Amino acid sequence: MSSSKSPDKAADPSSPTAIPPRERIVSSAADLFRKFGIRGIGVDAIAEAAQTNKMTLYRKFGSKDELLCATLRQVTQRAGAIWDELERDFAGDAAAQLKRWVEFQVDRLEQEPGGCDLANAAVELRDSDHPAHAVVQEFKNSQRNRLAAVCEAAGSSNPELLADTLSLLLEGARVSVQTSGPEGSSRRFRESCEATIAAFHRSRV
Amino acid sequence: MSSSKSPDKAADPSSPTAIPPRERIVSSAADLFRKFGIRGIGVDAIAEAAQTNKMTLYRKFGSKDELLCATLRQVTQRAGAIWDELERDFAGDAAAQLKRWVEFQVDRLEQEPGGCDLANAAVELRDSDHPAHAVVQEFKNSQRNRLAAVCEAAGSSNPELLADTLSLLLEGARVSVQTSGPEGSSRRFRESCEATIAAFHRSRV
DNA sequence: TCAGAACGTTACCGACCGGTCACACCCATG
DNA sequence: CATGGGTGTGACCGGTCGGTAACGTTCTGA
Repeated sequence: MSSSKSPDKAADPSSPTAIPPRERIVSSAADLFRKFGIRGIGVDAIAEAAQTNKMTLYRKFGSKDELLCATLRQVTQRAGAIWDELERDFAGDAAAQLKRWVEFQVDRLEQEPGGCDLANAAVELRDSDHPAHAVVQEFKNSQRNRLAAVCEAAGSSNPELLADTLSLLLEGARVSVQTSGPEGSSRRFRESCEATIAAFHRSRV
Repeated sequence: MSSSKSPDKAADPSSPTAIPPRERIVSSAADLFRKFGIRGIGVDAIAEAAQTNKMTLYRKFGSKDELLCATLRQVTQRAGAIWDELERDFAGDAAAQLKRWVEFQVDRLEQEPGGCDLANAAVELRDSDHPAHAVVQEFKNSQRNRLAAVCEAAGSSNPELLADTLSLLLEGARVSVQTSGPEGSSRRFRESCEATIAAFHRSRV
């Protein structure tokens, strides 16, 4: 995540030139897609929110679909950073990593009531040929495998099944947030995760 | 394009008491919303698929939103019928009901790769003020409570937590179907459910 | 027989969409 | 100064959308 090129320009945070247009567009697009849905927001509004215009947007990204993929890829990078953080803060202690993973996701549930941008995009774009679907599928797969690795390192019986279960719980919680609000969902997710982890820790299921 | 004027009026080989337009519209709308998304299909196409026209559609339903709510309500009725079936086929045997519930949902995962229409609608309509949201929330709540009743009758330790966990697993599986395909998702859901039910049956979690 | 409801057909409206074009602008480098 | 790339501006295109108006048709039932 190297962002600063240290230009000798004015570092005024309010100045639109502080951040290059491309990043502003991706950032604004992610924001508006999240708020209104992919089909619910137009490229004009995205460009305006990024303090630029439609022409520049189309010069950076050939189409709205391409812009969408770029925003999703950015989301995957941000979300994927958790594993590095886990390894950094709890190196070697996989059980602690698993516990922290749950808490991290609980925080996300409470702070991001819009659910998972990737999953939401997949739901909204029913056409499975859409290029965004590949981004989503690859991400979900990698997240599950990373989780399975942690589960295995934590000495769980049947780490694959535990990872599957926790993945489903998370996926379910992130959509429940959108149907039933974040209040109960995060609590239920946490309690379900703790019970599940305990069960897989105790028995030979 | 339009070779109309053909008097195919009474040439319908189906029953004389044909399905009334309203039901046809709701049925077609549910189908097309499922296939293309709510924002991905127009009322014209819905009317045509229902073998009627837009004017009739708007006379039966005042707006697209109203039509959407009607289709969602129909989905809730259909999906809610499972509880009657469960009680009919396994009266008194709550453990068997729970097992059958899992298998029923597994079948749905495999046969309906589009996920849950209600949840999908909630995801697509980010505006939580939309009338459809109320329909979705009420349905999800009732489903969870019904499941909790079965869990309690099955003698589970902590039936509330078990119901929450199974609900999250189902919700997660029905979105995973859309991100990773139905092959692995249904199997993972079943195995996770079985392990979870077993854990709640065996211990005092 | 005739009224009236239900349904079909066509055309239309205003709004918005994704995407393109031509052109002016700013600013760094030579 | 010249030049050329990155950027801003506004007009424009073809298409689709949700929704409505006006009128014609078919069926029913008293």
